[in-house]
Amino acid sequence: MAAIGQSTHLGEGGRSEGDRRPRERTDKGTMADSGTGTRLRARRANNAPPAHGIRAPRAAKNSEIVYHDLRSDIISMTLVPGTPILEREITERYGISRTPVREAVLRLAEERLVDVLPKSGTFVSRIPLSQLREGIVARRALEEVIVRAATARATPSQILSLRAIIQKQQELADKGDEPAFHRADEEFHASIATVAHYPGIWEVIQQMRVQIERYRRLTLPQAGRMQLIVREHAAVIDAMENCDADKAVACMNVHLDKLQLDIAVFRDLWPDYFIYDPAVDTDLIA
Amino acid sequence: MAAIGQSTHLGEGGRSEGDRRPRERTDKGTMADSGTGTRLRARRANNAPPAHGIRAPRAAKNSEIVYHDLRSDIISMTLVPGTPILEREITERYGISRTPVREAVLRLAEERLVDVLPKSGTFVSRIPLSQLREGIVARRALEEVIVRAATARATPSQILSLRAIIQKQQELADKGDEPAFHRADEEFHASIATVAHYPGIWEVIQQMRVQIERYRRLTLPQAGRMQLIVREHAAVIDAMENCDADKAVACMNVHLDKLQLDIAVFRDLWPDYFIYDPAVDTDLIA
DNA sequence: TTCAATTATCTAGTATACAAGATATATTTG
DNA sequence: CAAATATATCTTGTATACTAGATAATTGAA
Repeated sequence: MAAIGQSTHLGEGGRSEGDRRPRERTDKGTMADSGTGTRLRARRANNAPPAHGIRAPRAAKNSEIVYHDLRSDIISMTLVPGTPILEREITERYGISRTPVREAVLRLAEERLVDVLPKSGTFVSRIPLSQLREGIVARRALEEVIVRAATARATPSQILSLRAIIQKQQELADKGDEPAFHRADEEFHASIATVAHYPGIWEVIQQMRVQIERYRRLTLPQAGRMQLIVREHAAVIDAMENCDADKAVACMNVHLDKLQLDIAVFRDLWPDYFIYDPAVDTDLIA
Repeated sequence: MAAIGQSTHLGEGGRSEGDRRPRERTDKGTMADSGTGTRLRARRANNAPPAHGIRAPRAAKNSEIVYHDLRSDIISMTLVPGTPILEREITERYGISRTPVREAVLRLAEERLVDVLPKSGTFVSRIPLSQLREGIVARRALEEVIVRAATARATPSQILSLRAIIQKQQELADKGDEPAFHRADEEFHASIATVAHYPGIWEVIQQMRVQIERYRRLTLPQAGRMQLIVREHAAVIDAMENCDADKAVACMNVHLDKLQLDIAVFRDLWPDYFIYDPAVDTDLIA
């Protein structure tokens, strides 16, 4: 709360402008770990390697924490559409300044989880129906690619690992632990993507799944749904084990089609939670 | 350059904490433009409507400008991988403060176009080979969905509009105007997505295309390539006009397969421009 | 000369102050 | 009382100052 003590220790002395040679990255070889050069000392020891695809594993930044917390609350519909996001309140709750909070909010805006009205306010976004519809379709297409590749590549040990996840889901379903069940569900699909060597495609799916997940949270827990999912997962793996890609894809589609059920119903139940984008039904193309 | 004059006009007076009722959004109806209520005056007149799917059309923010400029330079390979992004320099170039610059850089980091090394520096990212590979595969799958839907929905006028784009491409190819040609290429694919009522899926494709485009910029302009593309586009539309979805998809795949040609060649030519993510070839799934 | 430790100087991350605009409340006017 | 205007107070957007950490340059010792 209290202002942190600050003291000026940096004068206004002008620095020479362009004196810093842009240091080229010195680890040339892109392949494997061709650690040839001991020419350089322990440079970039604890530093994050510039390897792509891995989110910086550095110490959690405050903005990261706020982002994940807010995101989780929005996706779980704890913060329903229309809820104002008050930067000041978050600032006080976490005891941090506006900068990291703002950073988190901007990331959420990028994901369309919040709407920022310029000098007015920030609100949890309504679920865009168009994005729901398109997300479901796109996911089907991408999961098909993933399942097909996974069927071709899966080793027996990987099949077993996948079965282990299904078994865990069975146990969680018996316990009735829905949150954990859905985390395992994500793990299942992500693992298939890993087997397929398409982790990036799964990332894309997850990104689209955000809005779908918000919608799913509106649906009541249906009796036997978790058991059904377990059986559907098992069917996918059975087909994969038999190297029957077509059947695996078909099973996966059966599995995914369960989502599409009754959007209209829920849209009418909570009209304020959804938004209809008329642009989608505009037929002009030029 | 010069500091902007500032004066304190806001005292430190304490405000009552929770006195602001979170004003619910007042435009209830989600469907069409059910403009029933004249109850409210000219509220939200020039303000950005909370309609989803449309980027805020408000006055260009500085961060937006910097973001687009940097993004354009990175995608066009004007800024090659490894180039340092100096916030201070950009700050001076645009005559703005660090905040909007930082905002832009963070958005680029989200897109994996730059790598931010925490207390060290920010650099244009190398092209992730895995993302290239996955992007091409994913795009094929999603374009298939789009083409199939577009074939089912396309009206004669839309077919004509698409042919108009192809014709424009022909003219640009004759003139040899590659940049404009590629813009028209984008327009062509985007238009098909619009016809298919899947604009969001095209957005996803574009997002993945970012890295692919950087790679494409490395390839030399091959003689006759533009003419070939024109013919391939025409083939897609011909099939669409005949309501032959399978053929349209096949034609589109032929078209897209041209990209995959010779990644290995260019990777060896400019090894420093690419990065190989070993995680993709890791087979553990749990 | 070579290698290690020190110092200097850069960077991103954060905190805070101010500016510009939008909504809500209070006030005035018919 | 109703409607239009004026004022107050909130909001996001921006500017600037400072902190902590990492790289690069310098210095010193073997």
